[in-house]
Amino acid sequence: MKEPDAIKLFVGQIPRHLEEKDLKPIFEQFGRIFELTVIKDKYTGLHKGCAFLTYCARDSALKAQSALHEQKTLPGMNRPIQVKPADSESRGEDRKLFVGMLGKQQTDEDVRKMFEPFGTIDECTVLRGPDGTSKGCAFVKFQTHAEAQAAINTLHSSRTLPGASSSLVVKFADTEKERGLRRMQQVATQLGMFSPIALQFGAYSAYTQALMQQQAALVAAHSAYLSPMATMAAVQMQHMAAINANGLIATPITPSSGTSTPPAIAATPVSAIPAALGVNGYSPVPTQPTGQPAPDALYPNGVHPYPAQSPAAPVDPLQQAYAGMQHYTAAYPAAYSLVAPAFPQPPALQQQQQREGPDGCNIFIYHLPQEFTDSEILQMFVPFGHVISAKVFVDRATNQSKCFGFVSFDNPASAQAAIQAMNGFQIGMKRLKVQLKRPKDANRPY
DNA sequence: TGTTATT
Repeated sequence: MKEPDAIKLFVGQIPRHLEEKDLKPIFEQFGRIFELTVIKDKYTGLHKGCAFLTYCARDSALKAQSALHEQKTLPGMNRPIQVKPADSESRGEDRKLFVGMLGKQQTDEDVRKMFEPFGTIDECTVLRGPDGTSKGCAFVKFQTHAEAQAAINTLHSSRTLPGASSSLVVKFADTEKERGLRRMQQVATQLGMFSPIALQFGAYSAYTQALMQQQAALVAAHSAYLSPMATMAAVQMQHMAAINANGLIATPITPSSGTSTPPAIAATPVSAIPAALGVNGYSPVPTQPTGQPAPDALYPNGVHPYPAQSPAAPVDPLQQAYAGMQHYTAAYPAAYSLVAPAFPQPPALQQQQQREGPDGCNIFIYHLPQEFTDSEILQMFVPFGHVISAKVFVDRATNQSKCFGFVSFDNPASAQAAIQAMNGFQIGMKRLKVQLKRPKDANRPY
């Protein structure tokens, strides 16, 4: 009946006594009319002096627009008739592009040059933060949808700009509706929940907010009782026990002697352990970063007799790791049964934006097992203090961990404790490198 | 060594 690319027109400056039947003859000369509706007040039903008009053919609309818009004045009106695409039709959304993965230094002009070959540009703006720094993305509005589409076809993914982490993104900009959804999803993410609940309530209301907060609280409370130490216990256990073929930690620790003997470990399903630790290649025998066997090699089960806290200068990192963990293993032996009681730290956020803490509170962790995710490093470091943020870097293309990450605490002492305890901590063939995060402007120390 | 951003 009507062409898929038909245009809905807004017609303005119509005398209020003219109804559809009166208007039809005026517009029919440009083509067959699909729909013509005089706009009336929603409540009073009063004629508002304008109408929506859709022709069956797109071409008819274009003809009517060029012949009538601002060209004639209907009897009794003192301004010329308006005939143009309705706001609802386009408002520019279907010809406006979102451009991502720009370099931070690209200006409006740079972007404009890149898009000019595809058509006439109505506007072109690089998005900038309050301080004027580029957000690495821009909006480009063409005069037509076709021009915009052509730019997408040619430019999207076509190149990687200097300073960008991935190839150029060129797509139609979000509509207003999509922006609303996006906002809601962001709120939901911050509250650590999945989006469907938020989406069920189309409107963003106080009620929705309250509900989401309540849900978030439930999730947090639940997680506090849900074996938060499984991963950490597993990390420790790989220092202490071999994993046998049937998938159970079958080797109980026999206290050799001394003060730093961990509690015995009950048989524990390997499924509770991160995949990294359930495979071969994770030696329970620590080695020095130099590659020399550590003194611990004398104690193949990983338990060594000397005191956990030694004032002597060169201390085996593993021993320090033990020392760092001792405080909670002692307090929470039940961690080994993977049914830990409520955790002493404030409940960690389930999800968060990557966030830096204050100076001296952010640590960088390298040589993470490939399989470690945010939640594994969170659990690894939560014994040392309140973790604001725990983030493993993931390659966006492959979704693979880059084997490094960040943990932010809310105070420098926790960060120092974590570094002391975990730097050099051996997992499998690798030892963690744990340092304060390098400030942005610092030169590479190595 | 905090990554993809939506006027």
